Amino acid sequence: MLRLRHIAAMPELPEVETTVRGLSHVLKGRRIVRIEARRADLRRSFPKDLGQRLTGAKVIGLGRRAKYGLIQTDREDTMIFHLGMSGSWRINHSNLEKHDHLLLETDDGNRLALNDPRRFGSVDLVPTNQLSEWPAFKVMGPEPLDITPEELKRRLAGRTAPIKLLLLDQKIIAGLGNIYVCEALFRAGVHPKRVGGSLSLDRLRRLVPAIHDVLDEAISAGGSTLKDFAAPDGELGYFSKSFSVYDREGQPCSCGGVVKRFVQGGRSTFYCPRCQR
DNA sequence: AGATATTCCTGGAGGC
DNA sequence: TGCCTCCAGGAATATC
Repeated sequence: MLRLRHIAAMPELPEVETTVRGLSHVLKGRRIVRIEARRADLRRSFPKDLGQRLTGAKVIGLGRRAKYGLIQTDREDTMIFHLGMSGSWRINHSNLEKHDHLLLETDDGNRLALNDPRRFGSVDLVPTNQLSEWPAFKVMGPEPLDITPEELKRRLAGRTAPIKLLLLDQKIIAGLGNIYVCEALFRAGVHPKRVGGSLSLDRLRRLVPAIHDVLDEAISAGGSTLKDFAAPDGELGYFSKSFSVYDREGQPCSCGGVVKRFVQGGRSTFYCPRCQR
């Protein structure tokens, strides 16, 4: 069955990285003069005292851990945001939109809105010196851009689940989502159903660079959209990127074969049966 | 402990 | 055209 769908780029690691770089231009070194939560929660409640803990604080640095963005202040706290599957930061919006849930204003007059129609995102405040103890971070595996084939081999050892699902497990490797797992497996020629613990070091020496490459290329594509970061109604983190297999069911692979789709762990896997073994 | 299923949420697409 | 159902996704939680 051929399915034609509108492709909306999901905020995965490259989109979060692009967002953080864009936010850095308007937030770093600036003081937050106003913050307004326009509802009480996204996936979970906003911190109750968000306003009093952030109003007047100066942003001293921005960062990323896996798919979480980090906004570090000169006070005790770092704000941690997750974009879920539909979140974005809008800059200097001319009008408030229905799903602008959190508003920030800086001392130099830039206005930011966290927009998230499906509300799968989150916002938390955590003391900076306790970030590594924050529950999600505490159990997280290494960054995909840092991991070595040897370390991935250790982390997959003994695991019988398919490699596709293990690469989505943030405890093993933290920051990959469905799109880039499909793309990396394709690029490395690895079949998504392969038992994770059975992958040889040689195969992981192809897979890890493939992971690095698909992420680096997407980050570069995103970076090229950041030229005018403070333009009115700028929306950070979304850019067009073409994929080799993701969302291409029934379409030709570059090898001449046809891209297939099946469901693993309740979500779509796209792959080329000729290229991936 | 590991594997698997379910839940959250909205908007867009397709069926009738 | 309009109503209905399905589907996309990450992470927390539940169940075996």
